[in-house]
Amino acid sequence: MAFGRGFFTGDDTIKIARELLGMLLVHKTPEGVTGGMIVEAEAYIGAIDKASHAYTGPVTAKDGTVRTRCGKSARTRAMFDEGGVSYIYLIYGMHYCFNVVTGKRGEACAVLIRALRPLIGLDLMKRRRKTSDPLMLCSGPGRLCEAMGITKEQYGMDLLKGELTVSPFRKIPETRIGTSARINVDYAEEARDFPWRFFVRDDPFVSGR
DNA sequence: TGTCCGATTGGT
DNA sequence: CCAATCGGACAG
Repeated sequence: MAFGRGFFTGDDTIKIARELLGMLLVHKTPEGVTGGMIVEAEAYIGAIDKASHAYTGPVTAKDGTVRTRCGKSARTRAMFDEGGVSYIYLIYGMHYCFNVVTGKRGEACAVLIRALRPLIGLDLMKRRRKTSDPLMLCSGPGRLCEAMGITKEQYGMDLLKGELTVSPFRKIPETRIGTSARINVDYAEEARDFPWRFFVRDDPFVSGR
């Protein structure tokens, strides 16, 4: 499939998460340009996934209450948009996490980008992260946001054009893609074991456990 | 209004 | 192992 809006609005977020491996994330700011190749990502499927911030429970609750799935708060609103925009949130009051929204409007699917191989603007990344170790720049969802200057300022942005973009770069063969349960979702009941984390096998920039 | 806690990280 | 630090979710 040609790369474009249709890539992000596809109905299989698991497949999109796998295909995001090898793609390039680039952020242009007044300070400079940074970018890296995605090497680790996790899928979140709002309607059925207790680990998702967009999970609202059954559409019809036990008491007969009918829920609308159009965004439950200002924080998660972007996840309910059409695929191809950013969903960014603050975690533990100090780190931002960057997601690619996927699927159709209202589906509330997203892919958390957990690690990049840093390729563009290494000096700027090192300054922002206050380290010169390449392995400490973009290996972890909070780290990559700090290295690339991604904050809530970039919330809801179109990733096909503009200052923050995702685009094809390298094709990662299926045989090089590893799979596991997602990190730090132990609270999510049955969803804790969903094998929705994907990473490039043997890549040193994948975040540690 | 008050309390609880997280899709994390860095330092003991 | 544990603290940092803040806003969303929910109880009352």
